[in-house]
Amino acid sequence: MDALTINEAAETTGWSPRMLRYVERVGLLEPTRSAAGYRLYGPAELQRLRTLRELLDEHAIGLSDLAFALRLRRDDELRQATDAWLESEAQRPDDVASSDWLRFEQEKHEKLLAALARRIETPTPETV
Amino acid sequence: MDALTINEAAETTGWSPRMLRYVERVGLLEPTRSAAGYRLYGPAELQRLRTLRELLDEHAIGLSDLAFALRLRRDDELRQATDAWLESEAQRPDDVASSDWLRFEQEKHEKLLAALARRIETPTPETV
DNA sequence: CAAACCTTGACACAACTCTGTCAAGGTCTC
DNA sequence: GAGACCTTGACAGAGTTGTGTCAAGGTTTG
Repeated sequence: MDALTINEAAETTGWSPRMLRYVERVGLLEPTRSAAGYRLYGPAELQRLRTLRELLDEHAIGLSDLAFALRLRRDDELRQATDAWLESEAQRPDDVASSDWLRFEQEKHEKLLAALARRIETPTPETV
Repeated sequence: MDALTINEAAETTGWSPRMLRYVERVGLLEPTRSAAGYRLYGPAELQRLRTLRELLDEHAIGLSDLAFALRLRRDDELRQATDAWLESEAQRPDDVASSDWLRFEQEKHEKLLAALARRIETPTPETV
């Protein structure tokens, strides 16, 4: 059977074992378990993990954001409530361009990019 | 004209002035401004602010969660990417009931409820 | 023009997110 | 049965969110 254990999965996806457990904890990806309780990552899981990293990096979002998106699609009432609230906004979109929250978002991106840069500078020890 | 300044708005909505500025900063509600730059909250804004508090309290979510939901509906590419990722999950829903992320969510709720309780115990100074 | 507002910016602090690391104890394989 | 894995749980530390508070300086209005 072609399923990897946590360290192997970490190896091929770029996540650390620690983070794989964390990703599971926040409910984003739950690997199957062996009889003895070992986590087993199949090809589909591995692919999803790689995609996950891209998704987070490219849009500068966090696991908790995605966890919330997941919650939105599982909890109907929550989704309706948030949708209703967001829809009630009557902001002229012209305003948005020059407004404050844009600066806020920009700063956030800059910080995340900086963090990313740091991650790249420090060249992962790899399998030395 | 029936628009309140920030302190008045704070008074009738239960938010602090500080938080009204913060809510604005994260992009959730942007009041109009007077010629001199004073924030002006109209009836619609006031109502949205009250609804906002309910929404957050009842579902134990944060402003940042809502900010993300807003981002999802403004950024098409982001929404498609997250939707795609979330849809690719093939988890039997039966598993969910006993799984780990549920405990995680529960703890989060408990903590938020505890915080809420504290907020109630400490009876708002009000206009003493 | 003084009192009572408002604005932005900064410091501060608790709680949460994201990561790493280490400990105590099962599992697997030779 | 020893070495290399795995599991959960805990401590730890940097960065973000959510709040309060205070300072320096405009605005409004009696």
